[in-house]
Amino acid sequence: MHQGRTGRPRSPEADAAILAATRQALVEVGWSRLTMGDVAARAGVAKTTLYRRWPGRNELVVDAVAVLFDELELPDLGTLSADVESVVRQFGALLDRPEAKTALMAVIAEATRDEELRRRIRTTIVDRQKRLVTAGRRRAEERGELPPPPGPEAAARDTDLVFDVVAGAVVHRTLVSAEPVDADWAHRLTQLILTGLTAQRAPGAGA
Amino acid sequence: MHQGRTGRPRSPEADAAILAATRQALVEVGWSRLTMGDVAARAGVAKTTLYRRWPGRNELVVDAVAVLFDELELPDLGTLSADVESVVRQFGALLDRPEAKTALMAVIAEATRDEELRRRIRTTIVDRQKRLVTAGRRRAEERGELPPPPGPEAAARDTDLVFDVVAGAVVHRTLVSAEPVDADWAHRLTQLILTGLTAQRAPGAGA
DNA sequence: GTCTTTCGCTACGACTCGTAGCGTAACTGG
DNA sequence: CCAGTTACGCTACGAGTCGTAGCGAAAGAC
Repeated sequence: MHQGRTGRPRSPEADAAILAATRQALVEVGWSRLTMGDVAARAGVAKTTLYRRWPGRNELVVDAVAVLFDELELPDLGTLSADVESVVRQFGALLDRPEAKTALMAVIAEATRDEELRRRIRTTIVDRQKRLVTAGRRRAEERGELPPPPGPEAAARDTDLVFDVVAGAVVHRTLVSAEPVDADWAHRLTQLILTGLTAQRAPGAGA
Repeated sequence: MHQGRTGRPRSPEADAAILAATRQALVEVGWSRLTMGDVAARAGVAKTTLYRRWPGRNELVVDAVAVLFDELELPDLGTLSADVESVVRQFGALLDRPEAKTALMAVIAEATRDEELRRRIRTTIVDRQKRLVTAGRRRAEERGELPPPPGPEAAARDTDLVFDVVAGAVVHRTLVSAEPVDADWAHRLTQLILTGLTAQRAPGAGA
């Protein structure tokens, strides 16, 4: 269907060039002024080639941005606190890139009225990155920092909750508050998530 | 400047009609297909009237959505936990409305490339709602649930952090994970924020 | 009444959209 | 080597939206 085994094959270089051109265009002109014709010209391909591969710019932008998120990693730093802080900083640095912040919010906005686009975002971005939370939790349990989850479904709900809190806070900080995710903020967010608001001012947690 | 004291005054009813028409259009056609001509037709005014009052649809949509956020309240429910949970649920219900979720994300996306629009969002929406966090914190301190902040600047940073976490988590849950902010989730988020991840599984917090 | 500003309306060039049609290029199977 | 099939670049098209300009009429201020 998408790739019958006869005829001229689609150029993989064109794919890469189009996605790169999309990211470049997002940086320079932003979302609302990004046009398919502009992307095609930057990529050195015909406009019709874009429409043969993507239904519209929403889907194109999702694919163009998705690869950025695969750069996130979870190195084992020895403690849950350090692991969380590392991911927070990485995610903050990622969202600091203009092509990521602009595109991500715009696409999410469109997805509120487009079920299929929402699924595309979930499968290509969100679900792929939940691996960070599950891996961090597993390590923390092995170290004895966290009790084992009472059941599989409760564990899944916890994963979703933590993911929403971490990703949501970083996104909100970066895009709405428009302030940087620096080392200090990452540290304070981590402490809040681990020990909570009531214990956050405990002495000995010196800044 | 904005209102010289001579000449025909601007019609306040037109203002209200335009903002209402904008919200209605957001619900029916969404952000990307919202046009100024469409809004003007719905409001029963001329297209030129819109351009006399707003520079473009970004600014128009910000103003149209801002009033929705003023509905948020912080009733004194006796405990910090109950207060937080109440705000989480209210904010979740607000973001469940299609005109709010679509418009908010789209405008934030545009704001990543528009400094003035970013300021408009901050002054008309974000800063206005930080009152909820500061009021909740003050009450909690009066009850003895939280220690007083070590200093004014630390208090401001804490307010910003909590606001980013709460608002970000609700937004992410609603728009990215696309799952409802129900009573159970609101309760679990509140517990996470207050007591932290390490204490969240403590016995006796029975669901 | 006179002055000033807003209003509704129409019209305009410029731009983008998504599609269709054409000839050519690339690769497959007989 | 030669059809068959698909992708490609290019051009052109009607449709829709943009933001602005110009006009006469309406609504208050003085």
